[in-house]
Amino acid sequence: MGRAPCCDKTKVKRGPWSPEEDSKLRGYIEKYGNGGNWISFPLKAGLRRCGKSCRLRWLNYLRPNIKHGDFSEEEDMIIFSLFAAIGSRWSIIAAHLPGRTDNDIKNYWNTKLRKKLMSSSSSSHSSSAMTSPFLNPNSQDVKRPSTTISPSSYNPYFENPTKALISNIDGFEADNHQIFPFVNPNYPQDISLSESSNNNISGTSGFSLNHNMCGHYSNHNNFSSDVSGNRSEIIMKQEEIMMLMMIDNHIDQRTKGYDGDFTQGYYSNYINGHGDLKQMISGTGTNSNINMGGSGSESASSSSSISNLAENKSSGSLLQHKCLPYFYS
DNA sequence: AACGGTCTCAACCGCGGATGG
DNA sequence: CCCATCCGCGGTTGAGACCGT
Repeated sequence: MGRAPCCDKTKVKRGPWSPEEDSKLRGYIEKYGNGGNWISFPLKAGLRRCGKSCRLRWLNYLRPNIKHGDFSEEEDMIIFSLFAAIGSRWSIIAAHLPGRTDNDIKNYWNTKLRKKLMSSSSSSHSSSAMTSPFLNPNSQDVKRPSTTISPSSYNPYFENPTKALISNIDGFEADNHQIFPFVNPNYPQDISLSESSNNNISGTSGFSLNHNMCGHYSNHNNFSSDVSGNRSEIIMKQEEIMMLMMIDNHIDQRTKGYDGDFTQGYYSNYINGHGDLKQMISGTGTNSNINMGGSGSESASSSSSISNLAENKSSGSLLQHKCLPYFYS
């Protein structure tokens, strides 16, 4: 048995709102508010509409200070970086873009930004069609943690908006100091703004990777060896990093517990010349160095496909800490 | 001008979580 | 605790706009 409908669909009007209905809705709310109850609102306001429809119309269209029209490049960048950090939590993203609604941002992402990112990422690889797991319709079962995250607790953008620019994606200009807020919001304690040079991997152009805040990364042999010397081989394009962060975030959702080894494995493969994101996603090719979590004797090499990794929810070694490295240039 | 394909975005749907009795 | 109700969210839909032929 399904859930009871919120109203009798046969007795309410549906579809686009007329100017008269808008005026009624706006007028009533400006005078009385919604009375704390949207379900009974239509009756009081004299509207033949479902309460949920009234709420949606108000929040997404009629509410004061709603911004309509094109998104600015700065807004694009904010959306990019927040999506990379927290995924499709549109309401949280919207909270950081004054005047924009979650619905607006969701539509904008689905129709414009996603394509922008895809074209940017695929152009950086020899493979023509880049596939990302977070675009997979089968990923609808992903459930988000319900915790409310204070934006300033995980995203340095809010301390200095100019730091959050994402460069080199479809012509975005790089600032001298950019901070990529690609961090796992569930683990703000892993974040540090330290610029300690000991554990930085410096690219000769573009960015450096600070993983100092994440012991898991710095303890890994492959990774450490690069930290101590062979730096030139780990340079990755920023859009590739961004894609990785998104994948990392996606797997984290799927497994509800994942310690960041996928990204690390990808780095290892990248260093070894096997780093092809498309292969990592499909599980083909030579990239076999994916550790399913844990450390020492608990480690077990496994299939490298993202889907396998994502579905491996039974691994006892999943999850000590989840963390994403911090990127800045 | 007519047509068909694609894109956009307002609106809908159903679910999970919060809340209160 | 349990249950009913409501809210808010994210995914999806479909009408109309737009565009290319």
